[in-house]
Amino acid sequence: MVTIYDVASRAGVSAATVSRVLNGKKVREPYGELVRAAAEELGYQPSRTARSLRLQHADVIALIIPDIENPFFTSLARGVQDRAREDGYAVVLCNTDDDPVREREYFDLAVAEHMAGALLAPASSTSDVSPLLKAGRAVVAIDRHVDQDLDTVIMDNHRAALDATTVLVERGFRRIACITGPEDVETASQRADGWRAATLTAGRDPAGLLEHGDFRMDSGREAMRAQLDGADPPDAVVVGNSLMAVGALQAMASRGMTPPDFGMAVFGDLAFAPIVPAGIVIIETPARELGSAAASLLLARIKGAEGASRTVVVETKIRA
Amino acid sequence: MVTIYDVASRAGVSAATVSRVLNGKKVREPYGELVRAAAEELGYQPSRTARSLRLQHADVIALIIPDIENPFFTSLARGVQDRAREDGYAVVLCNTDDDPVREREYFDLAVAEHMAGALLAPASSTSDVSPLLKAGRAVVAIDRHVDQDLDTVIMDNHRAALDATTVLVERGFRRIACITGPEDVETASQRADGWRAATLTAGRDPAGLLEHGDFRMDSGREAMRAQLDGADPPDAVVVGNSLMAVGALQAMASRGMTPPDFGMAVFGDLAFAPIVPAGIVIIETPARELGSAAASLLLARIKGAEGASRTVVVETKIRA
DNA sequence: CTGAAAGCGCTTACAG
DNA sequence: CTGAAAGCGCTTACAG
Repeated sequence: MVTIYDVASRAGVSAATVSRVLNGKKVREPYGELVRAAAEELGYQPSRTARSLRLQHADVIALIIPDIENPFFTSLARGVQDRAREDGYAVVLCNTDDDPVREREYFDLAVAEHMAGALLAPASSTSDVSPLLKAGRAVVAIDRHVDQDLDTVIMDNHRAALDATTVLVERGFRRIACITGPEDVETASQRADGWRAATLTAGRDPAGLLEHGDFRMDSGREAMRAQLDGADPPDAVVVGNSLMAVGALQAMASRGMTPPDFGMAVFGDLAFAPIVPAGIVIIETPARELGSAAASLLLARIKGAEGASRTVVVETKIRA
Repeated sequence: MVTIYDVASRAGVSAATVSRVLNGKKVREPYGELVRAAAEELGYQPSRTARSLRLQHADVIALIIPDIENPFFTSLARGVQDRAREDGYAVVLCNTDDDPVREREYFDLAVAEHMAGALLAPASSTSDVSPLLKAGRAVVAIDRHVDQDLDTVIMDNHRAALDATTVLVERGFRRIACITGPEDVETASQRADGWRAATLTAGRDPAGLLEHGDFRMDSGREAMRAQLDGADPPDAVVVGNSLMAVGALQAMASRGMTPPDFGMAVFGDLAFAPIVPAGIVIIETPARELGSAAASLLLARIKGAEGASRTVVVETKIRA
């Protein structure tokens, strides 16, 4: 491995001068030129490890997410990575499978690796990030709040669900059901609340039209089936994410129903669907923006931004 | 930050002894107990940065892929991560967007961070991994070969395409087209070759039935359109990945065709499709297995495995 | 077996 | 402005 001393002796200067040149501090010519030439010729790569140890701070951030195979989180990761790269930070992807134990292991890893900070899409609102906070690392919550005072980046789930439901009302649907996520998940209940508000505003009764799934495909199918087989079935549905929407469409299809005759609004797109029935209202979940906004907040904190925790709300768009 | 010296003084021993205990070397009791208790009480997390600098070796591997938003690569990443975690290695995800410049930057990063090795799904067969090799880092190629002597993990694209095509022949389809990836991509041409071999074995003429796309949705649609609008259109098609298959299905649908009447075989599943027409032959691409096999090879090399480069071929399965 | 000490490759306060 | 030296937190060859 070529070290800073190799460059120094080749350029005929001290290691301190090499360090200064390579970190953009002013030096007298021709030292700058000599150092740059020597570094180039030797193919010098400064050791980020040594640098991190010295500075007690690595240009690395952790992105801790529940499920790397969920397209929402991969887009989010994409947004984080692009933003981090701009500032020269590397991103370590940590997959928790919604397991609090694994989440905790990654907190410890982030500390042990001297990572500058962590972005957390929490497995649960009770996730305890104090190991990170105690070690002085910046933390930003994404998509959901945690029970601690943290910078947070979310979308306006209530508003989006309300608007999408209103579009269905305006299209003349009479009984609009809602399939959302687990009761104890913030984003799920916000979406249900938005749907309920729009329903009440339209003078309809939401009773019996709300289903809780688990954001996976099968639960969407089950929930839709339950609604369709009920005594007074709906003529439209608002679905809390795209995987459950896929399941719901399957349940509809097995009963010969399909949009646009049956109304539908969905959080997230159906990008990988070969055949998307027309007339589905898409609530675009801005996963990439969520990621890049969170990364921006985190990087600002890392660079020393002070002040109370902020919550950034990223815009959703309705494509109808 | 609590250091090894804090633990040492609390336990009344030297830092060397703490290090030995925590690294599983034998020490006389009650030192072991004292050290473990002190570490526990202080919530000691050894600095992986200091350790890496000292050992010239970090328990971190880079996973360098062209596109994190492609489900094939996310499944692969999942496989890598699970396998790496077993051995206590962290995975840094590096997204190249098929850009050789970014790929090269990540090679340098891997060296600068003292990473133990890299897993590379190469942007091109001309990717030059010598910066890694020169620095003594282990490298394994995934999905495609590179023009260097490297451990490689691939699937048997030729065999899989041949078998899938044969299933279509047995189902009575007469003119079976093939939509594969770019001509200069190894996996794409292997798939085309398998299709061609099966076609010839069945006594059919493959002329005019091969299309090259770019593994994205639009190119699948275009290619299918071109075939369907030709003078002598096919009655079946083998498609080189799932995104192009989605496009192909769209083109078929716009002409009122759909499986199972129109024959179809696809590399990769259609997991996110709400409505998958019946009778599609699925060639299961074992992305997770590819990832875990590659990680295993890499970890073995990191631990010092010697010998000539190996190529591991992961099994594909046909679901018909 | 245990401890004192050196050294991994950087950065920066300090002296000149 | 530049250089010598200390120190970040570990591990391990060496001496005892």
